[in-house]
Amino acid sequence: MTDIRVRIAPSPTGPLHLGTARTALFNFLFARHTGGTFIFRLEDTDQARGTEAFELEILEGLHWLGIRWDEGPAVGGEPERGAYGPYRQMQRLTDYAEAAARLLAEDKAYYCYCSPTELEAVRKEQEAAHEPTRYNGRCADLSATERAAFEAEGRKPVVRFRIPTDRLIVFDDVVRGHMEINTNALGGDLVIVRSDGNPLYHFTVAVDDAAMKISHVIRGEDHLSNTPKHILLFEAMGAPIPQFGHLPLILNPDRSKMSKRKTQTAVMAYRAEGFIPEAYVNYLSLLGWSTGTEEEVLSLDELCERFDLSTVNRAGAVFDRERLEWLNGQWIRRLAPEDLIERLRPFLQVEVDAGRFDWIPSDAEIRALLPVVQERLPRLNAVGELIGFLFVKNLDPDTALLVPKRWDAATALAGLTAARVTIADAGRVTFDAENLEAPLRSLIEDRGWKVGDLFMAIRVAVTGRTATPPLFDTMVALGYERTLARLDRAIEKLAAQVTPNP
RNA sequence: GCCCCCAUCGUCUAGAGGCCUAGGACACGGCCCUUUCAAGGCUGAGAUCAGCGGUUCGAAUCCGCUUGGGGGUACCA
Repeated sequence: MTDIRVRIAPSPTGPLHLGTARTALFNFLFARHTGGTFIFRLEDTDQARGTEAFELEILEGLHWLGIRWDEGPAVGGEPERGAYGPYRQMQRLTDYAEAAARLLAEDKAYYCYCSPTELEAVRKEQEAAHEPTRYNGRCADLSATERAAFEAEGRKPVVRFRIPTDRLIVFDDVVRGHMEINTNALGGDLVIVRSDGNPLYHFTVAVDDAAMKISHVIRGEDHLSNTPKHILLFEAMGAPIPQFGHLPLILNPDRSKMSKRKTQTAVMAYRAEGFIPEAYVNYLSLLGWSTGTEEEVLSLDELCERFDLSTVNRAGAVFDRERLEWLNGQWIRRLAPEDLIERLRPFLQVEVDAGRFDWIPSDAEIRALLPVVQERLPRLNAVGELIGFLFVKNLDPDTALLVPKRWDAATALAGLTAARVTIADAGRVTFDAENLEAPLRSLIEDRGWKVGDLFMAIRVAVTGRTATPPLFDTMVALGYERTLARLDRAIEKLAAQVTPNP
């Protein structure tokens, strides 16, 4: 039995993409489930600027999700590990050159001098004739003199790999089942090395996957049609052909292929919004796969345990942010209190930095609030919105909101004035929720008010908002002095409105 | 143009010939709980299983066609 070896091979040319993360996850789950090896390979041949920053982001993003590799390059201070390195394409250039030279020597590939314009013309003709477009093989059997003539013209050749004519390539895709593709649909002999000497993608993957003894190539469906090319390449190199598993694509809400324009695709943007990795990984795993049971809230460990590549769906899946948010809430509620506090800290700092908090809450302050906060948090970054009113020095409640809908300003003023006395009185000894609620309720009963009305007036006076965590916990968190001060401020504002200055 | 893939509630999905007058979850409506907001519980609406033809005693499940969607087809990855 061959060892199971899978890989994720991102190109560090942009922020970590949601689709890359999903592919990485499925590979990782498959490796963990089967006891195989998960390999991280950097396809860094693109010399774009900022590459190093993106490498770090990819590493950080995958680690954030809990995805660790068994073999991979040195990146972000991590040393290279694994016996099949190097794991960066930039360091494998000689491998590609050697592989190309070997194919050339065995006449499995040849130099082609056709110019882009000539190629384009052929393509156009074929399209017009309703024929499959494919390289016409003009340079497939050049004589030495013909080659010399092209060279003399100054033409720089590409290397083309011979694709057989009219042969059926057959493979059993782990998720899609039996596949048969005729080589005539492959576009003719494949360019594997550019005229500038740089190897092309289809070639490098095959070389690398062979060298790294990848047993299962698990990737997006967009590579399905190109798989025969890879199989042919493996064959030509005398390498065993791995198993393939093509994952369904992730779609925009309008069912087109997911794009940055229509869906937020940067994994780190989700982290910045306060999605937690437990939820994110859980959600990603359910895009195109399910356990087959009704369980949906699953930890990474549980996912590793249950994952089965052969039950992955074949149809594309629309990315549904609402469902992600729901899962996020589920996972936030499952967090241990101290853990939640820890994770909330950076988001509290964001509020301070943005000037929305006047000071950073202490752990003790947050801990006291946690029971009422935890079940109200859809995302970590909602914390400011939820309890921000506690961490501002001056609150200026909207007078209109201070007056509950069934009341007028005078009643609200009377209500708050009476409540102020009751609260001051009740809180003198111990300022806790128990002590506050009973006297306020009997006050309400005496005056014949509605519970909701007075409580709402107090709520707005003390928090400035109509939707808050439970009132009494909120007041306790605010503290005796500050609660009274805010009530006084509200009373003052209402009084000014009820008896305007002459 | 050519090739390939896919098709169950708005969305993610269960379903591998009778258990399906199609189950769950998100979102949505109602009720309960309740000081607001959540969370939670209950409940409702929502799918002629894309359409049409077969095969079969019997089809969401098998086959064919059509339609629709997606992907590929580069000296991109």
